[in-house]
Amino acid sequence: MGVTIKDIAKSAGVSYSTVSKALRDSPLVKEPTKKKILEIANQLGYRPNAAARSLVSKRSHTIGVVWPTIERVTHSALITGLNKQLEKHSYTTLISINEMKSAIDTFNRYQVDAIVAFDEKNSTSDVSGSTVPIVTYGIAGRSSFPTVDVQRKQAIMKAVNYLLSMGHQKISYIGDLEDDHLQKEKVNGFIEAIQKAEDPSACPVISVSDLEQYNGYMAMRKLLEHPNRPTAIISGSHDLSHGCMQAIKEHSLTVPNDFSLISYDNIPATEAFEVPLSTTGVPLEIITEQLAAALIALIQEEDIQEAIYLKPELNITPSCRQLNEGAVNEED
Amino acid sequence: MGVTIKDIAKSAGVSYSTVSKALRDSPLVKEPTKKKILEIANQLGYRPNAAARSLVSKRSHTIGVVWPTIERVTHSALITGLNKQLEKHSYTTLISINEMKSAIDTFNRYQVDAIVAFDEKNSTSDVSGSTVPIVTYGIAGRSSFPTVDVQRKQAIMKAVNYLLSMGHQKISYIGDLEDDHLQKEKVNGFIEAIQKAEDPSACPVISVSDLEQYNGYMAMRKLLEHPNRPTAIISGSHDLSHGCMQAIKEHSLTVPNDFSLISYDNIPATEAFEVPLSTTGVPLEIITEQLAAALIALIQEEDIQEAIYLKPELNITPSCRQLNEGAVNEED
DNA sequence: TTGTAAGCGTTATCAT
DNA sequence: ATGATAACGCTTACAA
Repeated sequence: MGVTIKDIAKSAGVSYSTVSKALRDSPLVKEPTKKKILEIANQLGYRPNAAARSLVSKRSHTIGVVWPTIERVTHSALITGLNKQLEKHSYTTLISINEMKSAIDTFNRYQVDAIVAFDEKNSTSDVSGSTVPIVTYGIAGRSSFPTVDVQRKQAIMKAVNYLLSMGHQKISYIGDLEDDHLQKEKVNGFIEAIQKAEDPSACPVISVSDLEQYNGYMAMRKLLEHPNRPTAIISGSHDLSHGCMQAIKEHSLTVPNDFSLISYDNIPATEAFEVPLSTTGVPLEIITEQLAAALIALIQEEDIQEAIYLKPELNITPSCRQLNEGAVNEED
Repeated sequence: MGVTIKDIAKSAGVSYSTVSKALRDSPLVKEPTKKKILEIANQLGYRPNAAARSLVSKRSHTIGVVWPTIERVTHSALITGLNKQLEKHSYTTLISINEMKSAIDTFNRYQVDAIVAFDEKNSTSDVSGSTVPIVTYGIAGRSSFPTVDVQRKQAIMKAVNYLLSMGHQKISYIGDLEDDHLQKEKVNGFIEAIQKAEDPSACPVISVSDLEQYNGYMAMRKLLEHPNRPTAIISGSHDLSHGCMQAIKEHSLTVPNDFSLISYDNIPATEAFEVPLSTTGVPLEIITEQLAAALIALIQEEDIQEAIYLKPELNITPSCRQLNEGAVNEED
């Protein structure tokens, strides 16, 4: 088996408690001794035993992430970002793709310091008796755990209001998805805000069967054939937007001349498009930062709020433009 | 903190070693005692402390998976499948999305029993001194660890040979991807096997920028515009195939009447298409089964082979048809 | 059938 | 500045 501090102690001719201190860089050990011990440890390929360490210190310095089974770019980006954030705070991230209940059970046995659960389809509802603190990422009020809520509804409303203020009256939302309360929240935001348009009925919500690029492509094609084309589009996810832009390009139309486009999902990848994409939503980095902060607060047994609402930001790029009244029809 | 076996012992009026035995379902404990202890444990919400357990038993009953950063349906399916397999053997799966080196380090500290690493871009090359045994999933001979190799090259060759035997002479391969040795392996298989065609130059390899559905869609559209359309397509991934079929359908053409189609990636999802997809490759379940078997063999310190080659299977469905010579041009 | 005790690798509290 | 030792929660001989 592995090298232990006792092996190092023997090799260095000191007691193993000295080794322990040296490895933790304690000021109670003289510099030369410390250096020598570190050298030997390195040379022997010592790796601290996490089990022993967390057994005595009651801390594993590890966060467990319960990953939803559904794969999406945003999820990946989110976990990657969270991973980085936690690394900054010198926490290790471990992921489980098991069903919520058993994943949480595993993390409890492993004594991770805290757990993040993506709230998907009410999956958090039947979780009971976790000794380890849990934070959910979803919609506040749906679970009994503190929740980081990115206010999807307001994010979309902001986008609608902005487009209205720019003179757009025919706005369409792409991204309704059955049985997905996260997506419904966005749709609700659209419907609520669009009531201020002159003719809300001219502002259709397009359903999709998934949130991938291809679905956005198909949805946009549908809109392109629409007798009364919108002048602006709001799309429910990064990938959908990607597909939209492809469809638009294919018809030799352009953003923003023919369509203004705002995408939900405020992730860095949107900057990479030909026309940088306007986005709405909480910037990815803020989400991961806040999630990390919430986790660390929980670990330090600080009382944290039941709901941590993050403020969506509208990030306008040249993918949107002012609409001069009447100009649209002339262009067509 | 959590409930320990001592708490249970106290509550049950027995010694804690009896509790330990009872919880492990040892025959050394009388039935009624056992039952009582189990009840109390349950009621108290006892969860074994994995740290303590693995500290003494030298076994964590956990497998670490180093997940590549790139997201693909097949990867998800693979990990999900592996997770299930390992569950069957009562192993827990933990995933890390950290860079290979540090992920392996983490898993070493956690004393997982074994590690699976997806060989991506030579990432396994600079891994040194893992006490924990490692299995890679990739191409044999590229890493210093035992490797499960699904023989991507032969898989594609099989598909080519089959299509040739069915009378197809104009076959196209969709899925070349820059800087991806796993994909290159497939392309090489295609090129090697297609030499047996009457005119290999009529059998183009289509490059894609990613392996997603949308890329398959675009690639297929390119082929549809081709002056000398192929009669059969081999596609490098499940998602690509999905996109192909959409493009074909959109042109009011059908599989297999206008195109025979074989997809790489032998995963169950392919059965869900309108026309069930012919596939080539090692069935997902066999891959995960063999990966699990290799891991468990390694854990039991059995010597395992450096390379475990899995045999690709051709799974023919109505998405392929016999081509009667000359018939194609008449149909056009 | 049950209880006692040693020990896993580490940290932390004392002594020295 | 360094060393001895108890403790963390659990498994496992061994003793009773």
